[in-house]
Amino acid sequence: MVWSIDYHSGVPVYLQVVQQVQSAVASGVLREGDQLPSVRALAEQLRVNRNTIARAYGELEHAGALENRQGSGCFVRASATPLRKAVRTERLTGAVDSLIVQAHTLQVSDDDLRGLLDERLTEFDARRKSEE
Amino acid sequence: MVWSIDYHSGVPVYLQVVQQVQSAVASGVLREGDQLPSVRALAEQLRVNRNTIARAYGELEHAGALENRQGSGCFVRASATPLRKAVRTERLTGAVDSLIVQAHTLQVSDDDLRGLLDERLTEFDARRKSEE
DNA sequence: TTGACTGTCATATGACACCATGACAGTTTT
DNA sequence: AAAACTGTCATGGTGTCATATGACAGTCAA
Repeated sequence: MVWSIDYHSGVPVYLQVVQQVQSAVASGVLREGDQLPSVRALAEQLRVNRNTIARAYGELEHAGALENRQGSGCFVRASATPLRKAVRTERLTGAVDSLIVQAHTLQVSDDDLRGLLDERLTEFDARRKSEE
Repeated sequence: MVWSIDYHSGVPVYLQVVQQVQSAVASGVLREGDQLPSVRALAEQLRVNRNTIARAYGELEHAGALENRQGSGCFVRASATPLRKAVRTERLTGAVDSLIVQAHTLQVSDDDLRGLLDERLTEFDARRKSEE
């Protein structure tokens, strides 16, 4: 798995780690049972403090994506959202609306936005397949 | 225009104001030449400090969405992005990818995501039309 | 011109998020 | 048992966000 942190993006480092793990799970790079780099190892690799990584892993455990075992390591859990579909869709709606606003701000047309989503979905799908 | 600030969302107030202005412009509630509430008036209405609103308006002016004239007020500018289409699309791509990851994390299927985007785009379009 | 409105800037202060240092606790291997 | 690994917690520094306040500068109407 490839990690990359942008220290000047304004996005907290621990959040970038969280998002990259989620992204890796979404694209099939990480699968159920996989072990993540140890807190110290990843911290050293990214030149970041151990606690920053520990916090990221902690958030992911809280969200149900990871299982952290003291002494053993951190492992990807089987994803099983306890939320009803209506709730999940509602949460996505906010993100979709933000995207639409951003598209309009950048003066990208609705059709181009639809096309871009299709394109990226296909890209993700291809990556998932190639990981099998 | 309706304003609503969530003080417990963790999102900085000034950013919420920025996003709501962008959203209002995107949905046609605000149009070129429209005057926004004065810094002091909006600050009082939202029970927020003047500087917080001033910062939001300042960011929006820096982004090219507003023109702030000392003594007169703050006005919506004609949107004209100086960026090439390729650059704009590239910026959107990051947001689209985040959305895809979030959809996967929430276990929403690709088709449902496409449908949701269509639904929200239609909703925005209807709102734009009704503002004319 | 005067007064009331606009936006802007500088400063100080408090709360909180982020991140780093060091110590601690559990597990696995030797 | 000892060593080397794992994750975790308490503490303190630093920066951002928001507040409060005061002062200044430009615009417009009475």
